[in-house]
Amino acid sequence: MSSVTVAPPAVVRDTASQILDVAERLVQSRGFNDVSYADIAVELGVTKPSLHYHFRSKAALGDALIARYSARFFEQLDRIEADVVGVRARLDAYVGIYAAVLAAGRMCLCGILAAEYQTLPEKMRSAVLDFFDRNEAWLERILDESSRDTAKLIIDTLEGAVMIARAQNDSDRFDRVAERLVSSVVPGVADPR
Amino acid sequence: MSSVTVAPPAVVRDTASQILDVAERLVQSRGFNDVSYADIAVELGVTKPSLHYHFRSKAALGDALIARYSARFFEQLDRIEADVVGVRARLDAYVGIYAAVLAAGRMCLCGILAAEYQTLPEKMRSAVLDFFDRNEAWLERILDESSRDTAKLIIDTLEGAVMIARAQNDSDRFDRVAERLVSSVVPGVADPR
DNA sequence: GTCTATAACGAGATAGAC
DNA sequence: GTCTATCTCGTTATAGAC
Repeated sequence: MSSVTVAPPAVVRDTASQILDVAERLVQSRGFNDVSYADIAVELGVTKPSLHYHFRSKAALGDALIARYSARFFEQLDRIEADVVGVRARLDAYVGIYAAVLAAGRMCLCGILAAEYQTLPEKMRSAVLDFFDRNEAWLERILDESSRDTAKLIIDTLEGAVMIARAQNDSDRFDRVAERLVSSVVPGVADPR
Repeated sequence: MSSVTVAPPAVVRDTASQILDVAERLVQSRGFNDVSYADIAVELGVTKPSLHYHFRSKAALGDALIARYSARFFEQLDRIEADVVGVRARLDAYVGIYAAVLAAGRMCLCGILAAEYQTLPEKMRSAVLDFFDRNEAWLERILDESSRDTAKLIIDTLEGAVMIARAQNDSDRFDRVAERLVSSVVPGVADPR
C-alpha cells in the first residue's frame, strides 16, 4: 500500500520561504543594496549558489520580497476592514501595523526601498509604487471624508515617523506622532489609552 | 613690489568643495552606500587617489557632507527666523526648503541617511540624530503652542513626503500634503496660493 | 596635489560534481 | 537541491613617482 502524504512540520518552512524570511529582515534593517547573498547564506547555514538556485538573481529575490510583503500587508488591511468598525478604530489598527514594524527594529520594506528607489531595478520600482498606490486607495476608502490628500498625509507621516523613530531608537516618539496625526484626521475623542 | 592677493574666481571652488558638491548630489539621489569614489572621480575628471588626498576615508567624506549640509540648513533656519514674521509664514518657508530639495530630484541628506542608519559609521549616526534634534528644537521654538509632538509630526511628515513624492516623481503630491499638514497645525487661513 | 599601479577584499553569478 | 571552485567586476584604500 502507498504511504499517506502527511503535512510537513508547521514550523519548518520550505527553503525559499526561509530565504525570504531572512532576506526580508535584513533588507528592512539595512536596505536592499546592503544585504548580500553571503549575509543570507551564513544565517541559513547554506552556500551562495544554493540561494541562486531558488532566486536566479538578486533582482528576482527583490521581486519576491515585495510580492510577499505586499500580499501579507493587504491581507491585514482586508482583515481590518472586515473585523474593525469605525474610522478611528480602523486607523488605529492601520497605525498598529507600522508600530509593529518599528517594534521589530525595522522600516517598512517599501519605505526603505523608496529611499533606495534610484538604484532599484525597474520591476522593483513599479512594485514599490504600487504598494503606496494601494495603501492610498485603501485609506481613501475607509475615510469618511472625500479628501484624497488625507490618505497621502497619513502614509507620508507614518513612513517618515518609522524611519526617524527607528534611527532615534524611540518608539514612544512614533506613538505620540501617530496619535497626533490620527487625532487631527479624526477630530473625535482622544486616544483611549 | 609684491603682487596683490586677489579673490579667486567666484564660480570655481576649491577641490574639496567641488568633491562635496558632487558627492552631496549623488548621495541625496542614491544613498551613501551606493555612491563610490569612482562615481565622484569620473564626474570631476580626476582619479580616485586624488579624492583620498582630500578625504582620507569614505567615513570622513560622510562626516564632512553632513557637517556642511547641516551648517547650511540651519543658516537657512536662522534667516527665516530673522526675516519672516508669523508662524504660518515661517512654516511655509520651512516647507519650502524641503520642496526645493524635492524639486532637485533629491531627498533630504539626513533623511536618506536615516534610512541607511544601520549601515553608517558611528560618527555619521550621531550627526544624523543631531540634525533631527536641532530641527525639532527650532520648530518647537517658532511654534506658538507648547506641544512638542507637533514639531515631530512636521519633521516626520515632510521627510516621508519627500521620500515618497520623489519615488512617484510627483512634486504636486508633496505640495498638497504639506499644505494639509501646515493647515492642521496652524488652523488659520488656507493656503494663499 | 595629482597621478599610475596595485593591493585586499567582497559582490553577484555560473559550471559542473554529487 | 546543495555543494566546491572559480570568474569577473567593483569597492575602499595605499605606495610611491612626478
